[in-house]
Amino acid sequence: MPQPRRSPLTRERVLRAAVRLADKHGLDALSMRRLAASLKVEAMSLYNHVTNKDDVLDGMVDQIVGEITRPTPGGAWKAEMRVRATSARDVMLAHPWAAMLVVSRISVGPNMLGYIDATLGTLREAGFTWAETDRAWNAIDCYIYGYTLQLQNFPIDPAEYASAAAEYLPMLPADQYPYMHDLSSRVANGTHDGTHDFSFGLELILDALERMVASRGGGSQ
Amino acid sequence: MPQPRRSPLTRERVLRAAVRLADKHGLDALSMRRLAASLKVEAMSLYNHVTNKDDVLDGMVDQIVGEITRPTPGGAWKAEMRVRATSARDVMLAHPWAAMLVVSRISVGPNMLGYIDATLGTLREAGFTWAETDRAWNAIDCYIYGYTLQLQNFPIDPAEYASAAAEYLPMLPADQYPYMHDLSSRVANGTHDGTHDFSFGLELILDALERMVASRGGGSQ
DNA sequence: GGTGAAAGACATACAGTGTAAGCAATAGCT
DNA sequence: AGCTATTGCTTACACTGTATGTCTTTCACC
Repeated sequence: MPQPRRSPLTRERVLRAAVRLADKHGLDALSMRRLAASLKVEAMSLYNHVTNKDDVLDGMVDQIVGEITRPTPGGAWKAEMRVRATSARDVMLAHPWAAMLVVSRISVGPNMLGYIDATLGTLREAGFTWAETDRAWNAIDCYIYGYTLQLQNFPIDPAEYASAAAEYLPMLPADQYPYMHDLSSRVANGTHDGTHDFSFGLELILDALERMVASRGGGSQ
Repeated sequence: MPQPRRSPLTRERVLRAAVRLADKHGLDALSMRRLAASLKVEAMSLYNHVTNKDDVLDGMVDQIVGEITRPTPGGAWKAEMRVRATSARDVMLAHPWAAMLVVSRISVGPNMLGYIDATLGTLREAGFTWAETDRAWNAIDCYIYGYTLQLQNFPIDPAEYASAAAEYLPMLPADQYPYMHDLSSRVANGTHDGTHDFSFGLELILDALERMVASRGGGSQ
């Protein structure tokens, strides 16, 4: 009598379930017991496939890093960087728990390593020295993670910036916080939309980097 | 008989103790019970002075934000921004738990509001439009937080980069991760120090912003 | 087909978490 | 002096990650 065997528990299945659970109910809701329950299993059974909860978190990070489109070394570096940065942001916005995990632990999964290698390679092949490549990579990543975290943790939906600004305006007296008061007024009355678009800072950095290689390329050497 | 009255519990004292405890033993060690114990009091007594643990965390953030030196509107904006960015980084490195908290919650304490107001004002008075001011502020902050978080969570001390790179090199085969392999080799043999200095990315952004105002200042208007 | 071994799922238990509810003692004010 | 509000303490609950030990199922080999 072939009872309906449910597919066996594997590390892959556990990690996918963890990502799904965190996507749906938030990282706080991801406990070993709940994760096990979502797989119709007891909590301790998970420990046959992952070493502990940190291992789960690491695996989750590497899994979603796999969703980021990698740049291709040798290509047009600026466009490549734009694509990979935007993709990284999109992926982390799609998995709101991800950015926090990425910055709060170091991940050395295969996806992460490949992602970093492609990024370094793209910059290096574009003519940056190794020191510049290392720092440029870091600067761009800092911006990506910083931007994503700030956007995600801002509790107001962009569609409600105007009404929220109007609501909070009384808490920002003009004599005490003149500039915030001014800015909030403009957001409230629609003069300024208050959005922080990703490309502003990204292009700032990319343009500055471009000038860096260009100045050397046009120089004596 | 005047028994040695210990100073009364106040919100201020609780928050200061929380900061001290987190500084010394890490944010994970900050439980309500331990926090209470450090004040020679029981856990539930704290709830007469703070509403819950989140309130404690918010208070801690605002307290250390008070340590950041604010820029002064009307001053030389680039230098002012450099000082405030560097100061913010220093403060957050001195309180390793702070960056994570700052980005994972929105804080509306008086110190935070004043800090933001000063930053916005400095940019605005420098000739940036409100839209530019808002986005420039955001871009710089993204970099500050991103940089601090990445630096803090990197598990290797800069003094040990070379030896660590040598150790991990076998895990980065040249055929699979050519660029990481190359970079790690250079760090291992001392050709490249592997440090990500804060000013690199910061000056990238500040220079780009400067070009933004300069181009308008030198234009028709 | 029978047998030994390994793997995986489970049950129990422990120390720790945030905090709700109720009680006791103190302090300040009239 | 007596009332009231504040503050601290005790107990309790639901929940966390995971160490430990046991039981069942599966698989390789003769």
